[in-house]
Amino acid sequence: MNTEEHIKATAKDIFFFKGNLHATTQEIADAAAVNRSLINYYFRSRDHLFEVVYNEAVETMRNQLDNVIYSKVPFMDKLESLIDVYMKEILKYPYKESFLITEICCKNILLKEKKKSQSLIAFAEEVKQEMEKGTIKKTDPIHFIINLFSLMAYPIIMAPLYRKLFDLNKEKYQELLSERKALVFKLITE
Amino acid sequence: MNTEEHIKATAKDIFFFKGNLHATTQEIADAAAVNRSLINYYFRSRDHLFEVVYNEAVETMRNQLDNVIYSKVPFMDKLESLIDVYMKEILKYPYKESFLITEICCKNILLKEKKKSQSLIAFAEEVKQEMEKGTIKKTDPIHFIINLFSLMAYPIIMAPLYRKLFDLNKEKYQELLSERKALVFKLITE
DNA sequence: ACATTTGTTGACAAAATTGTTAAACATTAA
DNA sequence: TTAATGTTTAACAATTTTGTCAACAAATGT
Repeated sequence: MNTEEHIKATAKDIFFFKGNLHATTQEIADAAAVNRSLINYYFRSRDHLFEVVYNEAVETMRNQLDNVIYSKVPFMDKLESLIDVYMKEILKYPYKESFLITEICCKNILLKEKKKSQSLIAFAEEVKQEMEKGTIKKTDPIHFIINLFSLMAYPIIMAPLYRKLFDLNKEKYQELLSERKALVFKLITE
Repeated sequence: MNTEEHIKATAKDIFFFKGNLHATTQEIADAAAVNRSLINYYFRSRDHLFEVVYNEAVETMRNQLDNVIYSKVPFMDKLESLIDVYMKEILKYPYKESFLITEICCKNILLKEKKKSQSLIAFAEEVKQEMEKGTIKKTDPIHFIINLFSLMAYPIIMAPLYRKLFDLNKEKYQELLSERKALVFKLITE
């Protein structure tokens, strides 16, 4: 087993799943069951580890979206697939987007200067064409996409808050979330 | 001017507006232009300051929602008012919910054990009645509310990310957001 | 005016966190 | 086997961050 990858995977688990967005190197090392010095050996510094994890997260996200968006299937199938892939990922790593946001903001420098997503813009164009065809209701395609991602991500990201607000246990809330793939699809298309 | 309140207000600005969710006491003191010891004088410890800020944020949120939800106005007016109040607040403090979520998770202990929101549950009941009246489309009232908050909050919380993805400058994105009050109302009611 | 309480400050100590280094250990290739 | 290279470890040093304290200043009450 590759130590470098193992440390990275553990860091992702702590950041993206457990939600400890500012874990110390010791916490990461302990969780990975390795000596803390290995983090410096493989990643030079704590900051650099964060940067690597950040960049890989963005890359993974983009790849997943690209795969769906550039697939040659009818629009409605693509939409369904997008919802499936994206919600699966955000369920696996509910804190990923929060991590990205806080990293973007605090360490305002991000090296691999992430430019606009070609695929998302292509998708917006495809949405626009569907609207003109009349398959889905006419609005601003960018709003359509923002609505879509809002409905998918927010309930998962904010799960701990809404579970408290509505006094729902983990199972009940999980059940609620599982209903949402179909619900989001329906709401967004009609 | 009250030093204690001033420190709290500055901390909120750093956490909720600037997005520095793990600011040090020195950073907070500098931003407030006070001696760092004053933070210990008024709040005992860094942890306790975080706790106070957390509890006040939850309290404020609940009060604002209560005010709207328990107001005696027709449902549609109430909904419009809710959108207005909530989006104004989240625009003022875009990182507030992220702060709450990370605090809920990391320091798994939260003292003022926040119980279920009576007002939100009352609102769900009201939504249900409107659905039976036929004013709005029938779904699970809880999903209705989750959808509503998703559409309001997520685009603001994730603004830095989506600005990059769609290559929009601050002004363009601000314009997009300003369109959303009406858009959310429309999408949710029809 | 004086005493008492309240607020503020800088200096210090303690704790936590990070980064470095040299030595030990393992693996591979000559 | 030996040399060379790559990996792991513990100990150490440096830095950052927090909390405490005694002294000082300002405000308040008697």
